[in-house]
Amino acid sequence: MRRMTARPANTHQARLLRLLRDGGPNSRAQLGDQVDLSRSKLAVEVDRLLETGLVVADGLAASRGGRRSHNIRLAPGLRFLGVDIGATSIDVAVTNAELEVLGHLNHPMDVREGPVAVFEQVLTMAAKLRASGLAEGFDGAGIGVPGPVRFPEGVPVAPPIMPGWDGFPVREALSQELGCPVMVDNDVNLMALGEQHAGVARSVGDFLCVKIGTGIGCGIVVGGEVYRGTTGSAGDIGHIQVEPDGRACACGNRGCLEAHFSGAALARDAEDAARTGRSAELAARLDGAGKLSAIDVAAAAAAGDPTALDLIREGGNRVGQVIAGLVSFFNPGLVVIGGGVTGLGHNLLASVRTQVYRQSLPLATGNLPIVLGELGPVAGVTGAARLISDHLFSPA
Amino acid sequence: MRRMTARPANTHQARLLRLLRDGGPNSRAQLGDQVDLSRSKLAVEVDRLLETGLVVADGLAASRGGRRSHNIRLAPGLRFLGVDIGATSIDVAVTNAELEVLGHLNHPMDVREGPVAVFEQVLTMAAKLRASGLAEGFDGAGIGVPGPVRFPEGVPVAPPIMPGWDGFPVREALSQELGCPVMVDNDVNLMALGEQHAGVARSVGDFLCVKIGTGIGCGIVVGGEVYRGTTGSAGDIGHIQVEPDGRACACGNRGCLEAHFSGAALARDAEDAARTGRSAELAARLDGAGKLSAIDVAAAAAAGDPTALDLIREGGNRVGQVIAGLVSFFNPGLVVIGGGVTGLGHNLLASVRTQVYRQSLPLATGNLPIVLGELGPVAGVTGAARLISDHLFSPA
DNA sequence: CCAACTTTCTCCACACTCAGGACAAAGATG
DNA sequence: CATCTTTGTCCTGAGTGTGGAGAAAGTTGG
Repeated sequence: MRRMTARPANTHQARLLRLLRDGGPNSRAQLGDQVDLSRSKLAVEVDRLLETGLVVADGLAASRGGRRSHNIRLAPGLRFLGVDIGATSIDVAVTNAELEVLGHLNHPMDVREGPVAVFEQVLTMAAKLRASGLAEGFDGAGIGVPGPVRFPEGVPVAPPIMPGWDGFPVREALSQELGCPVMVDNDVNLMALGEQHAGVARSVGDFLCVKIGTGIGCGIVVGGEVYRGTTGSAGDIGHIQVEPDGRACACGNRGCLEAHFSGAALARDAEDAARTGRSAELAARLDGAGKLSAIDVAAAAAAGDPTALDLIREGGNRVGQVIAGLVSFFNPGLVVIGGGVTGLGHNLLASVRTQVYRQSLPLATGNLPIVLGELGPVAGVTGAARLISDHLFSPA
Repeated sequence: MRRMTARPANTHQARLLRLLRDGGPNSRAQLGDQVDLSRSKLAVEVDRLLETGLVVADGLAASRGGRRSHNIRLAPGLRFLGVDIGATSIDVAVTNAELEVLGHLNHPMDVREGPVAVFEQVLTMAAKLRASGLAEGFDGAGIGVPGPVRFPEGVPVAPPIMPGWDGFPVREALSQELGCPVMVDNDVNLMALGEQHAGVARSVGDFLCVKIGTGIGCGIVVGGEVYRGTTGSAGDIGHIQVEPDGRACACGNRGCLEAHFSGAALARDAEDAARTGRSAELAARLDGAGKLSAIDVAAAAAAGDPTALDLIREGGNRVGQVIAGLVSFFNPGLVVIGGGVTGLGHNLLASVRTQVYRQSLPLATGNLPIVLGELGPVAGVTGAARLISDHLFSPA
């Protein structure tokens, strides 16, 4: 199949493509109602899009009391690849033009193995998805990496947890391998985009998306757009100091949020509690290598283990304290909490909420929902697909 | 004189008005180079603006090697009123259309005297400026109040330090009295706008403007636009907790930044040091009522008083700690520090910088200037004029 | 089965926008 | 004084977009 070559020629066309992406197939008449254009002008633009092959007319819709309308939809063969590289695993998914996930693979892998090894794995997974018949090729790909990115160039910069990636031309390299346009972003920003597109943050203009996985980061959305900061490191809240002379952090400082609570810190604390005999529940869950994960802590808490509950509560207080500050500063309309620790669920959420509602000003918290993300591992890959589709569905 | 009645009819006209405002008088040819429009189209739009009276052609400019150009400038009679209501004083200024301050008055007054009394004073000051011949009337006014504002309506909401103002229709009332359009915003946002227009933040897209006066607030500028948050309380950093069980704050919580450092807290600490005999320098500066101000502390520090220096240093550390967190989160291109405490100058700046550069990530601080505002009390009124002119210089 | 009404879509005439070139005006230069 | 440069105006032609007329295709009720 010939891949997507054309791009919208003007903002009207871009607008139409996004409407079709977000609202599904539609008739010319209904599109006309949404884009404040005359029927005639709209017909012209739709015809031009039909000529480019970006959209197709397939069949007639049911009548709504008059002549039946032609269904206009995005080309059904369009495929986007969404890649989410986490600290300890890789997610890859294929979507159609409406960004619905058609297939999704996950593979545990440490980013610290470096860009070359990770890329090989990503390409293998992409090939597997293609082989399964879900795609004959990709029209675009979005990829998230767990660290700051110089966005225009698509290159990671000074990533603390991913040595070896600094300056690696992710966009360039992946584009070469896949033969399609690629956009690169921070994994946290993509999670925010995903939740905005298909999750809890639909129709919210300004919100924060806190991702607690191996580390902690925060996606910032302002007026519906991801805010990336001057050097692309906005949202890097893992190294905010929460304890003047606290624990040593990998970044070289002491008392960073991430050192006190995160997937990694929680696992370490739980292992410690298990070995020192403070929790039989946790001890029973130690694996062969003497390791625990956030999931084990969640299970122990569900079984009523007070030590596990304490760990979660204390962690929630730490994050909540930081989020309370951010809420005062940013005054968001919504706070989403996601990442690996969502398994800790409402125990975590409860302590976060307590801190925020107690510490931040009533005006900022009065109507502020604090909720868990609803897309789980799909958020990142959906956000990645959204990133590239936003890029391709804008005037060239 | 007839006041400004017309508004730009389209974005081109709005663009031209702003160019003339920010770049001063200009020829048609030079304007054409700046707004990607053909000479003919530009001539048409300029002619239409001339017809409305918003701009005038006055005289010929010097030749640049060919035919001399006609100078196009904003109507010289346009006048904006900028009002900055602080916690303890009121600033009022008149500007021309280029936002140059033509006259500026200051009057000490406590906002807690309520909106009616404050308004009376503002109107008196405006009348005095008018009587001095600087303006025959006002084409628009901007006003800043020390608390959150529901921006579209121009109404203060739940202002902690200004009881009695909650819900008072500031925009409506002032517009009625002055007979011209009015826009209302938080005083901190206006300071940010002022520094962006004519101060240290020119040509910076994303920056923070921390105002330390009686309280502490922070103006947030994203992509050149002030970010106000979902309910208009964005930037309210005075009540971020900096000490788990710290001092009691007026807001009802404990350990708020504002309770530990701000103009008010610093004065209290200084008075305490003076009375308990810890600082002779400060004791010597006590006024009849046993009061001190930030200026006294600055003077004592300049005289080498170690207690005063300690107070400044400790305060700077507190604010620096919070700013460090905000820098990690927001990744600004510039941090401006202003407000009443700028008199503390480089002693304060030094401790803020130390905290930020030590605690925030290198990627965020690498190229980050932290500077004092350069406009002083003019920042707020300039920002106020800018606010209303931005409003009036946009398509109706 | 037919008349009346709806909804969808196409076609066409007209207005408006805007670019670019020709040209006039006004000055500099040698 | 001839030539060049810069500025500003006028005009034509291409393209953009609106709104109305009307054809196409359906529903509804008698």
